[in-house]
Amino acid sequence: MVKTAADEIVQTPLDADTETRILDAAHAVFMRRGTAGARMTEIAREAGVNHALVHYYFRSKQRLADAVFRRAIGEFFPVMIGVLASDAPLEEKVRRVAAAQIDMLQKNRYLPGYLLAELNHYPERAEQLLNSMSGTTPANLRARLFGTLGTQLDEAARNGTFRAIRPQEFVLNLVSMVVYAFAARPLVMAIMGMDDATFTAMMEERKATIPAFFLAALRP
Amino acid sequence: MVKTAADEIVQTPLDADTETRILDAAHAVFMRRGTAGARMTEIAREAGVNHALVHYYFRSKQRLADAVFRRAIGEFFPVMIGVLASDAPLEEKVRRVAAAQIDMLQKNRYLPGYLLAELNHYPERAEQLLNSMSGTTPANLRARLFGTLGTQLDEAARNGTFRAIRPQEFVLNLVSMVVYAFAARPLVMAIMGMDDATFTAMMEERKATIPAFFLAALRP
DNA sequence: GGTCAGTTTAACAAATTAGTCAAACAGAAT
DNA sequence: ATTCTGTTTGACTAATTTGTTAAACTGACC
Repeated sequence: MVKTAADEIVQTPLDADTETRILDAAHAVFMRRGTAGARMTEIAREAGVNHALVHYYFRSKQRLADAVFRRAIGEFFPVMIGVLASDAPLEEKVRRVAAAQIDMLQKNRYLPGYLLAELNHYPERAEQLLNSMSGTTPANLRARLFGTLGTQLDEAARNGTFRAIRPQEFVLNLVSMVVYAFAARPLVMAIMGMDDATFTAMMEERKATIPAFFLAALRP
Repeated sequence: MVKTAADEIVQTPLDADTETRILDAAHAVFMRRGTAGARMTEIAREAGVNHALVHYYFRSKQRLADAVFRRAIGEFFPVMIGVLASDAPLEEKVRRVAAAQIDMLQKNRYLPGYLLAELNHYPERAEQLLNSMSGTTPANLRARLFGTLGTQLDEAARNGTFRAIRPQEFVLNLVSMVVYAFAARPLVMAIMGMDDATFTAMMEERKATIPAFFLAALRP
Protein backbone atom coordinates (compact mmCIF):
# COMPACT_ATOMS: atom_id res chain seq x y z
CA MET A 1 0.00 0.00 0.00
CA VAL A 2 2.77 2.39 0.82
CA LYS A 3 4.85 0.73 -1.86
CA THR A 4 3.41 2.20 -5.05
CA ALA A 5 5.60 0.81 -7.79
CA ALA A 6 8.10 -1.97 -8.28
CA ASP A 7 11.15 0.23 -7.83
CA GLU A 8 9.63 2.47 -5.17
CA ILE A 9 11.12 2.53 -1.73
CA VAL A 10 8.90 1.79 1.24
CA GLN A 11 8.88 4.91 3.32
CA THR A 12 7.01 5.66 6.48
CA PRO A 13 5.43 2.73 8.32
CA LEU A 14 1.67 2.48 7.97
CA ASP A 15 1.08 2.81 11.71
CA ALA A 16 2.83 6.17 11.86
CA ASP A 17 0.84 9.34 12.45
CA THR A 18 -1.25 9.96 9.33
CA GLU A 19 -0.25 13.58 8.96
CA THR A 20 3.41 12.60 9.13
CA ARG A 21 2.88 9.85 6.62
CA ILE A 22 1.26 12.27 4.20
CA LEU A 23 4.00 14.85 4.63
CA ASP A 24 6.66 12.20 4.07
CA ALA A 25 4.89 11.00 0.96
CA ALA A 26 4.54 14.57 -0.27
CA HIS A 27 8.20 15.14 0.41
CA ALA A 28 9.15 12.14 -1.71
CA VAL A 29 6.82 13.02 -4.57
CA PHE A 30 7.63 16.74 -4.69
CA MET A 31 11.35 15.94 -4.64
CA ARG A 32 11.16 13.63 -7.64
CA ARG A 33 8.59 15.50 -9.71
CA GLY A 34 8.79 19.10 -8.60
CA THR A 35 5.81 21.10 -7.38
CA ALA A 36 4.24 21.54 -10.82
CA GLY A 37 4.73 17.88 -11.76
CA ALA A 38 3.51 16.43 -8.46
CA ARG A 39 -0.06 15.10 -8.24
CA MET A 40 -2.09 15.14 -5.05
CA THR A 41 -3.40 11.69 -5.95
CA GLU A 42 0.11 10.30 -6.28
CA ILE A 43 0.95 11.66 -2.87
CA ALA A 44 -2.16 10.05 -1.41
CA ARG A 45 -1.32 6.75 -3.08
CA GLU A 46 2.24 6.85 -1.77
CA ALA A 47 0.92 7.61 1.71
CA GLY A 48 -1.66 4.84 1.43
CA VAL A 49 -4.66 7.10 2.00
CA ASN A 50 -7.64 8.54 0.14
CA HIS A 51 -6.71 11.74 -1.62
CA ALA A 52 -9.43 13.68 0.17
CA LEU A 53 -7.46 13.04 3.33
CA VAL A 54 -4.51 14.94 1.96
CA HIS A 55 -6.76 17.96 1.58
CA TYR A 56 -8.24 17.35 5.02
CA TYR A 57 -4.80 17.72 6.59
CA PHE A 58 -3.16 20.28 4.32
CA ARG A 59 -6.10 22.09 2.72
CA SER A 60 -4.44 22.82 -0.65
CA LYS A 61 -1.55 21.73 -2.81
CA GLN A 62 0.05 25.11 -2.28
CA ARG A 63 0.12 24.70 1.49
CA LEU A 64 1.50 21.21 1.21
CA ALA A 65 4.15 22.44 -1.22
CA ASP A 66 5.10 25.16 1.24
CA ALA A 67 5.40 22.67 4.08
CA VAL A 68 7.67 20.47 1.99
CA PHE A 69 9.74 23.41 0.83
CA ARG A 70 10.30 24.54 4.41
CA ARG A 71 11.33 21.04 5.40
CA ALA A 72 13.75 20.85 2.52
CA ILE A 73 15.34 24.13 3.56
CA GLY A 74 15.70 22.79 7.05
CA GLU A 75 17.61 19.80 5.76
CA PHE A 76 19.89 21.69 3.46
CA PHE A 77 21.21 24.77 5.22
CA PRO A 78 21.51 24.59 9.01
CA VAL A 79 24.51 22.29 9.25
CA MET A 80 26.51 24.25 6.71
CA ILE A 81 25.67 27.56 8.34
CA GLY A 82 26.55 26.21 11.74
CA VAL A 83 29.97 25.11 10.61
CA LEU A 84 30.76 28.30 8.73
CA ALA A 85 29.63 30.50 11.61
CA SER A 86 31.65 28.54 14.17
CA ASP A 87 35.10 29.38 15.52
CA ALA A 88 36.73 26.30 13.98
CA PRO A 89 39.90 27.03 12.01
CA LEU A 90 39.56 27.54 8.27
CA GLU A 91 40.95 24.18 7.20
CA GLU A 92 38.58 22.42 9.52
CA LYS A 93 35.62 24.44 8.27
CA VAL A 94 36.36 23.38 4.72
CA ARG A 95 36.70 19.73 5.63
CA ARG A 96 33.64 19.70 7.86
CA VAL A 97 31.36 21.48 5.41
CA ALA A 98 32.38 19.11 2.63
CA ALA A 99 31.96 15.97 4.74
CA ALA A 100 28.70 16.97 6.40
CA GLN A 101 27.10 18.27 3.22
CA ILE A 102 28.12 15.26 1.14
CA ASP A 103 26.85 12.89 3.82
CA MET A 104 23.53 14.70 3.88
CA LEU A 105 23.23 14.75 0.10
CA GLN A 106 24.07 11.05 -0.23
CA LYS A 107 20.90 10.44 1.78
CA ASN A 108 18.82 13.08 -0.04
CA ARG A 109 19.81 12.74 -3.64
CA TYR A 110 16.91 14.76 -4.99
CA LEU A 111 17.31 17.66 -2.59
CA PRO A 112 19.59 19.96 -4.63
CA GLY A 113 17.71 19.38 -7.86
CA TYR A 114 14.42 20.01 -6.12
CA LEU A 115 15.56 23.20 -4.38
CA LEU A 116 17.23 24.66 -7.46
CA ALA A 117 14.23 23.87 -9.64
CA GLU A 118 11.79 25.42 -7.16
CA LEU A 119 13.90 28.53 -6.80
CA ASN A 120 14.17 28.93 -10.55
CA HIS A 121 10.45 28.44 -11.10
CA TYR A 122 9.32 30.56 -8.16
CA PRO A 123 12.19 32.98 -7.46
CA GLU A 124 10.08 34.93 -4.98
CA ARG A 125 10.56 31.98 -2.67
CA ALA A 126 14.19 32.93 -2.22
CA GLU A 127 13.07 35.70 0.13
CA GLN A 128 10.77 33.38 2.03
CA LEU A 129 13.69 31.01 2.33
CA LEU A 130 15.93 33.63 3.86
CA ASN A 131 13.36 34.61 6.44
CA SER A 132 12.36 31.12 7.45
CA MET A 133 15.98 30.14 7.84
CA SER A 134 17.01 29.87 11.44
CA GLY A 135 14.46 32.55 12.28
CA THR A 136 16.83 35.48 11.86
CA THR A 137 16.77 38.41 9.49
CA PRO A 138 18.60 38.26 6.17
CA ALA A 139 21.17 40.75 7.41
CA ASN A 140 21.75 38.67 10.49
CA LEU A 141 22.13 35.55 8.42
CA ARG A 142 24.69 37.21 6.18
CA ALA A 143 26.63 38.24 9.25
CA ARG A 144 26.65 34.68 10.55
CA LEU A 145 27.66 33.26 7.19
CA PHE A 146 30.33 35.75 6.22
CA GLY A 147 31.24 37.57 9.44
CA THR A 148 33.49 35.22 11.37
CA LEU A 149 34.68 33.67 8.14
CA GLY A 150 35.63 37.07 6.74
CA THR A 151 37.62 37.92 9.85
CA GLN A 152 39.45 34.62 9.71
CA LEU A 153 40.25 35.09 6.03
CA ASP A 154 41.52 38.65 6.60
CA GLU A 155 43.79 37.52 9.36
CA ALA A 156 45.06 34.52 7.42
CA ALA A 157 45.81 36.75 4.45
CA ARG A 158 47.79 39.16 6.66
CA ASN A 159 49.71 36.26 8.23
CA GLY A 160 50.47 34.94 4.80
CA THR A 161 48.96 31.53 5.62
CA PHE A 162 46.20 31.91 3.03
CA ARG A 163 45.87 33.71 -0.24
CA ALA A 164 43.35 36.57 -0.02
CA ILE A 165 39.78 35.75 -0.97
CA ARG A 166 36.43 37.31 -0.17
CA PRO A 167 34.23 35.20 2.10
CA GLN A 168 31.45 35.25 -0.50
CA GLU A 169 33.72 33.70 -3.12
CA PHE A 170 35.06 31.27 -0.56
CA VAL A 171 31.59 29.98 0.25
CA LEU A 172 30.34 30.05 -3.33
CA ASN A 173 33.30 28.06 -4.64
CA LEU A 174 33.12 25.51 -1.87
CA VAL A 175 29.38 25.00 -2.11
CA SER A 176 29.59 24.81 -5.89
CA MET A 177 32.06 21.95 -5.79
CA VAL A 178 30.12 20.07 -3.12
CA VAL A 179 26.59 20.53 -4.42
CA TYR A 180 26.86 20.68 -8.19
CA ALA A 181 27.62 17.01 -8.74
CA PHE A 182 24.44 16.08 -6.89
CA ALA A 183 22.33 18.66 -8.65
CA ALA A 184 23.58 17.40 -12.01
CA ARG A 185 23.73 13.79 -10.89
CA PRO A 186 21.92 12.17 -13.85
CA LEU A 187 24.09 14.17 -16.24
CA VAL A 188 27.32 13.40 -14.43
CA MET A 189 26.48 9.71 -14.27
CA ALA A 190 25.61 9.55 -17.96
CA ILE A 191 28.67 11.45 -19.16
CA MET A 192 31.09 9.53 -16.98
CA GLY A 193 29.32 6.22 -17.57
CA MET A 194 28.66 5.58 -13.88
CA ASP A 195 26.08 3.54 -12.01
CA ASP A 196 24.67 4.47 -8.60
CA ALA A 197 27.39 2.65 -6.67
CA THR A 198 30.20 4.29 -8.63
CA PHE A 199 28.70 7.73 -8.18
CA THR A 200 28.34 7.18 -4.44
CA ALA A 201 31.94 6.01 -4.24
CA MET A 202 33.15 9.06 -6.15
CA MET A 203 31.34 11.39 -3.79
CA GLU A 204 32.80 9.58 -0.79
CA GLU A 205 36.23 10.20 -2.27
CA ARG A 206 35.35 13.80 -2.85
CA LYS A 207 34.89 14.35 0.88
CA ALA A 208 38.70 14.35 0.87
CA THR A 209 39.61 15.55 -2.62
CA ILE A 210 37.42 18.66 -2.57
CA PRO A 211 38.98 20.04 0.63
CA ALA A 212 42.45 19.15 -0.68
CA PHE A 213 41.80 20.93 -3.97
CA PHE A 214 40.14 23.87 -2.30
CA LEU A 215 42.86 24.42 0.29
CA ALA A 216 45.56 23.99 -2.34
CA ALA A 217 44.02 26.88 -4.24
CA LEU A 218 44.39 29.09 -1.17
CA ARG A 219 48.08 28.40 -0.54
CA PRO A 220 49.94 31.71 -0.75
CA MET B 1 0.91 40.87 -29.18
CA VAL B 2 4.22 39.18 -28.62
CA LYS B 3 4.56 41.14 -25.44
CA THR B 4 2.27 39.25 -23.08
CA ALA B 5 2.77 40.91 -19.73
CA ALA B 6 4.17 44.13 -18.44
CA ASP B 7 7.53 42.67 -17.43
CA GLU B 8 7.80 40.28 -20.34
CA ILE B 9 10.55 40.71 -22.85
CA VAL B 10 9.65 41.08 -26.49
CA GLN B 11 11.19 38.15 -28.25
CA THR B 12 10.92 37.14 -31.86
CA PRO B 13 9.52 39.70 -34.29
CA LEU B 14 5.98 39.07 -35.43
CA ASP B 15 6.97 38.79 -39.07
CA ALA B 16 9.35 35.92 -38.38
CA ASP B 17 8.53 32.42 -39.52
CA THR B 18 5.59 31.21 -37.42
CA GLU B 19 7.16 27.90 -36.51
CA THR B 20 10.28 29.70 -35.33
CA ARG B 21 8.22 32.15 -33.34
CA ILE B 22 6.40 29.31 -31.61
CA LEU B 23 9.60 27.45 -30.85
CA ASP B 24 11.16 30.60 -29.42
CA ALA B 25 8.11 31.23 -27.27
CA ALA B 26 8.14 27.62 -26.11
CA HIS B 27 11.81 27.95 -25.31
CA ALA B 28 11.17 30.98 -23.14
CA VAL B 29 8.20 29.47 -21.34
CA PHE B 30 9.73 26.03 -20.75
CA MET B 31 12.90 27.67 -19.42
CA ARG B 32 11.05 29.73 -16.83
CA ARG B 33 8.38 27.23 -15.83
CA GLY B 34 9.82 23.81 -16.60
CA THR B 35 8.07 21.25 -18.76
CA ALA B 36 5.45 20.32 -16.16
CA GLY B 37 4.69 23.92 -15.29
CA ALA B 38 4.51 25.20 -18.86
CA ARG B 39 1.11 25.69 -20.51
CA MET B 40 0.51 25.32 -24.21
CA THR B 41 -1.79 28.35 -24.06
CA GLU B 42 0.90 30.48 -22.46
CA ILE B 43 3.28 29.50 -25.23
CA ALA B 44 0.68 30.43 -27.83
CA ARG B 45 0.03 33.76 -26.14
CA GLU B 46 3.74 34.53 -25.97
CA ALA B 47 4.08 33.66 -29.65
CA GLY B 48 1.03 35.76 -30.49
CA VAL B 49 -0.93 32.92 -32.09
CA ASN B 50 -3.97 30.76 -31.46
CA HIS B 51 -3.08 27.77 -29.33
CA ALA B 52 -4.37 25.33 -31.92
CA LEU B 53 -1.54 26.54 -34.10
CA VAL B 54 1.00 25.30 -31.61
CA HIS B 55 -0.49 21.84 -32.00
CA TYR B 56 -0.61 22.25 -35.77
CA TYR B 57 3.15 22.74 -35.87
CA PHE B 58 4.32 20.52 -33.02
CA ARG B 59 1.49 18.01 -32.58
CA SER B 60 1.82 17.54 -28.80
CA LYS B 61 3.33 19.17 -25.76
CA GLN B 62 5.75 16.26 -25.46
CA ARG B 63 7.16 16.83 -28.94
CA LEU B 64 7.50 20.53 -28.32
CA ALA B 65 9.23 19.83 -25.02
CA ASP B 66 11.64 17.51 -26.79
CA ALA B 67 12.42 20.12 -29.41
CA VAL B 68 13.15 22.71 -26.73
CA PHE B 69 15.25 20.27 -24.74
CA ARG B 70 17.36 19.46 -27.77
CA ARG B 71 17.86 23.13 -28.48
CA ALA B 72 18.90 23.75 -24.88
CA ILE B 73 21.48 20.98 -25.08
CA GLY B 74 22.82 22.51 -28.25
CA GLU B 75 23.33 25.81 -26.47
CA PHE B 76 24.95 24.41 -23.38
CA PHE B 77 27.50 21.80 -24.36
CA PRO B 78 29.16 22.23 -27.75
CA VAL B 79 31.42 25.18 -26.95
CA MET B 80 32.70 23.63 -23.76
CA ILE B 81 33.34 20.29 -25.42
CA GLY B 82 35.09 21.97 -28.29
CA VAL B 83 37.47 23.81 -26.00
CA LEU B 84 38.21 20.80 -23.80
CA ALA B 85 38.80 18.54 -26.79
CA SER B 86 41.13 21.03 -28.48
CA ASP B 87 44.92 21.10 -28.39
CA ALA B 88 45.08 24.37 -26.48
CA PRO B 89 47.35 24.32 -23.42
CA LEU B 90 45.72 23.58 -20.05
CA GLU B 91 45.78 27.13 -18.71
CA GLU B 92 44.13 28.39 -21.83
CA LYS B 93 41.47 25.68 -21.72
CA VAL B 94 40.53 26.71 -18.21
CA ARG B 95 40.32 30.36 -19.10
CA ARG B 96 38.45 29.79 -22.31
CA VAL B 97 35.90 27.40 -20.82
CA ALA B 98 35.19 29.81 -17.99
CA ALA B 99 34.89 32.85 -20.23
CA ALA B 100 32.84 31.20 -22.96
CA GLN B 101 30.50 29.41 -20.58
CA ILE B 102 29.92 32.48 -18.41
CA ASP B 103 29.26 34.61 -21.48
CA MET B 104 26.74 32.06 -22.71
CA LEU B 105 25.03 31.79 -19.32
CA GLN B 106 24.78 35.55 -18.88
CA LYS B 107 22.60 35.50 -21.98
CA ASN B 108 20.65 32.38 -20.96
CA ARG B 109 20.10 32.77 -17.28
CA TYR B 110 17.46 30.07 -17.03
CA LEU B 111 19.40 27.45 -18.96
CA PRO B 112 21.19 25.64 -16.10
CA GLY B 113 18.15 25.61 -13.85
CA TYR B 114 16.01 24.32 -16.68
CA LEU B 115 18.45 21.58 -17.71
CA LEU B 116 19.11 20.40 -14.17
CA ALA B 117 15.41 20.37 -13.33
CA GLU B 118 14.52 18.42 -16.48
CA LEU B 119 17.26 15.90 -15.87
CA ASN B 120 16.18 15.40 -12.28
CA HIS B 121 12.53 15.01 -13.18
CA TYR B 122 13.12 12.81 -16.22
CA PRO B 123 16.51 11.16 -15.69
CA GLU B 124 16.01 8.89 -18.69
CA ARG B 125 16.64 11.96 -20.79
CA ALA B 126 20.29 11.90 -19.78
CA GLU B 127 20.84 9.05 -22.24
CA GLN B 128 18.93 10.86 -24.98
CA LEU B 129 21.11 13.87 -24.25
CA LEU B 130 24.33 11.92 -24.68
CA ASN B 131 23.24 10.47 -27.99
CA SER B 132 21.89 13.68 -29.48
CA MET B 133 25.06 15.50 -28.49
CA SER B 134 27.32 16.19 -31.45
CA GLY B 135 25.98 13.04 -33.08
CA THR B 136 28.62 10.73 -31.67
CA THR B 137 28.36 7.73 -29.35
CA PRO B 138 28.70 8.17 -25.58
CA ALA B 139 32.06 6.39 -25.65
CA ASN B 140 33.25 8.71 -28.36
CA LEU B 141 32.05 11.73 -26.44
CA ARG B 142 33.91 10.60 -23.33
CA ALA B 143 37.03 10.20 -25.39
CA ARG B 144 36.71 13.73 -26.74
CA LEU B 145 36.01 15.18 -23.31
CA PHE B 146 38.63 13.34 -21.30
CA GLY B 147 41.11 11.95 -23.84
CA THR B 148 43.29 14.85 -24.87
CA LEU B 149 42.77 16.47 -21.51
CA GLY B 150 43.91 13.32 -19.69
CA THR B 151 47.06 13.12 -21.77
CA GLN B 152 47.85 16.76 -21.09
CA LEU B 153 47.29 16.31 -17.37
CA ASP B 154 49.47 13.19 -17.25
CA GLU B 155 52.29 14.95 -18.99
CA ALA B 156 51.97 18.06 -16.84
CA ALA B 157 52.05 15.93 -13.69
CA ARG B 158 55.23 14.16 -14.90
CA ASN B 159 56.86 17.49 -15.76
CA GLY B 160 55.93 18.80 -12.35
CA THR B 161 54.09 21.80 -13.85
CA PHE B 162 50.71 20.66 -12.49
CA ARG B 163 49.58 18.69 -9.51
CA ALA B 164 48.09 15.33 -10.53
CA ILE B 165 44.33 15.22 -11.05
CA ARG B 166 42.02 12.97 -13.01
CA PRO B 167 40.43 14.61 -16.04
CA GLN B 168 36.96 13.78 -14.69
CA GLU B 169 37.61 15.70 -11.48
CA PHE B 170 39.23 18.50 -13.45
CA VAL B 171 36.13 18.98 -15.58
CA LEU B 172 33.67 18.43 -12.74
CA ASN B 173 35.35 21.00 -10.49
CA LEU B 174 35.65 23.55 -13.25
CA VAL B 175 32.09 23.17 -14.48
CA SER B 176 30.79 23.23 -10.91
CA MET B 177 32.37 26.58 -10.21
CA VAL B 178 31.22 28.07 -13.48
CA VAL B 179 27.66 26.75 -13.62
CA TYR B 180 26.50 26.47 -10.02
CA ALA B 181 26.12 30.18 -9.39
CA PHE B 182 23.77 30.45 -12.36
CA ALA B 183 21.80 27.36 -11.41
CA ALA B 184 21.35 28.71 -7.89
CA ARG B 185 21.07 32.30 -9.03
CA PRO B 186 17.95 33.33 -7.06
CA LEU B 187 19.46 31.78 -3.94
CA VAL B 188 22.86 33.38 -4.43
CA MET B 189 21.29 36.76 -5.07
CA ALA B 190 19.08 36.53 -2.00
CA ILE B 191 21.81 35.36 0.37
CA MET B 192 24.35 37.88 -0.82
CA GLY B 193 21.77 40.66 -1.11
CA MET B 194 22.41 41.29 -4.79
CA ASP B 195 20.35 42.75 -7.58
CA ASP B 196 20.59 41.69 -11.23
CA ALA B 197 23.33 44.17 -12.07
CA THR B 198 25.48 43.16 -9.12
CA PHE B 199 25.11 39.50 -9.94
CA THR B 200 26.08 40.12 -13.55
CA ALA B 201 29.10 42.12 -12.44
CA MET B 202 30.19 39.35 -10.07
CA MET B 203 29.99 36.77 -12.83
CA GLU B 204 32.02 39.01 -15.13
CA GLU B 205 34.68 39.15 -12.43
CA ARG B 206 34.52 35.40 -12.06
CA LYS B 207 35.65 34.94 -15.64
CA ALA B 208 39.06 35.83 -14.19
CA THR B 209 38.83 34.73 -10.56
CA ILE B 210 37.61 31.19 -11.30
CA PRO B 211 40.55 30.37 -13.59
CA ALA B 212 42.94 31.98 -11.11
CA PHE B 213 41.51 29.96 -8.23
CA PHE B 214 41.37 26.80 -10.26
CA LEU B 215 44.90 27.02 -11.60
CA ALA B 216 46.23 27.95 -8.16
CA ALA B 217 44.81 24.68 -6.85
CA LEU B 218 46.82 22.78 -9.43
CA ARG B 219 50.19 24.35 -8.65
CA PRO B 220 52.58 21.58 -7.58
C1' DG C 1 -11.87 35.56 -61.41
C1' DG C 2 -11.17 30.77 -59.79
C1' DT C 3 -8.85 27.25 -57.46
C1' DC C 4 -5.61 25.14 -54.71
C1' DA C 5 -2.18 24.32 -50.77
C1' DG C 6 -0.84 25.73 -46.74
C1' DT C 7 -2.07 28.51 -42.67
C1' DT C 8 -4.97 30.21 -39.02
C1' DT C 9 -8.95 30.42 -36.21
C1' DA C 10 -13.10 29.51 -33.22
C1' DA C 11 -15.50 26.13 -31.22
C1' DC C 12 -15.61 21.88 -29.31
C1' DA C 13 -14.36 17.26 -26.95
C1' DA C 14 -11.87 14.50 -23.65
C1' DA C 15 -9.05 13.90 -19.99
C1' DT C 16 -6.92 15.23 -15.94
C1' DT C 17 -6.77 17.33 -11.58
C1' DA C 18 -7.58 20.19 -7.36
C1' DG C 19 -10.77 20.64 -4.15
C1' DT C 20 -15.55 19.77 -1.53
C1' DC C 21 -18.96 17.35 1.12
C1' DA C 22 -22.03 14.43 3.28
C1' DA C 23 -22.00 10.10 5.08
C1' DA C 24 -19.57 6.19 7.27
C1' DC C 25 -16.42 4.87 10.71
C1' DA C 26 -13.61 4.27 15.10
C1' DG C 27 -12.49 4.97 19.54
C1' DA C 28 -13.07 7.51 23.94
C1' DA C 29 -16.06 9.33 27.37
C1' DT C 30 -20.47 9.17 29.66
C1' DA D 1 -25.43 1.09 24.95
C1' DT D 2 -25.14 5.89 23.48
C1' DT D 3 -23.18 9.88 22.18
C1' DC D 4 -19.63 12.62 20.63
C1' DT D 5 -15.33 14.02 18.32
C1' DG D 6 -12.05 13.58 15.14
C1' DT D 7 -10.81 10.66 11.08
C1' DT D 8 -11.55 8.50 6.66
C1' DT D 9 -13.90 7.49 2.50
C1' DG D 10 -16.55 7.54 -2.00
C1' DA D 11 -18.83 10.32 -4.90
C1' DC D 12 -19.11 14.55 -6.76
C1' DT D 13 -18.01 19.38 -8.84
C1' DA D 14 -15.49 22.91 -11.09
C1' DA D 15 -11.75 24.36 -13.41
C1' DT D 16 -7.96 23.73 -16.15
C1' DT D 17 -5.57 21.92 -19.90
C1' DT D 18 -4.34 19.12 -23.86
C1' DG D 19 -5.75 17.94 -28.17
C1' DT D 20 -9.14 17.84 -32.46
C1' DT D 21 -11.82 19.51 -36.28
C1' DA D 22 -14.26 21.85 -39.62
C1' DA D 23 -14.46 26.07 -41.52
C1' DA D 24 -12.35 30.56 -42.80
C1' DC D 25 -8.62 32.86 -44.63
C1' DT D 26 -4.43 34.08 -47.61
C1' DG D 27 -1.45 34.36 -51.22
C1' DA D 28 0.40 32.02 -55.38
C1' DC D 29 -0.59 30.29 -59.69
C1' DC D 30 -3.46 29.50 -63.77
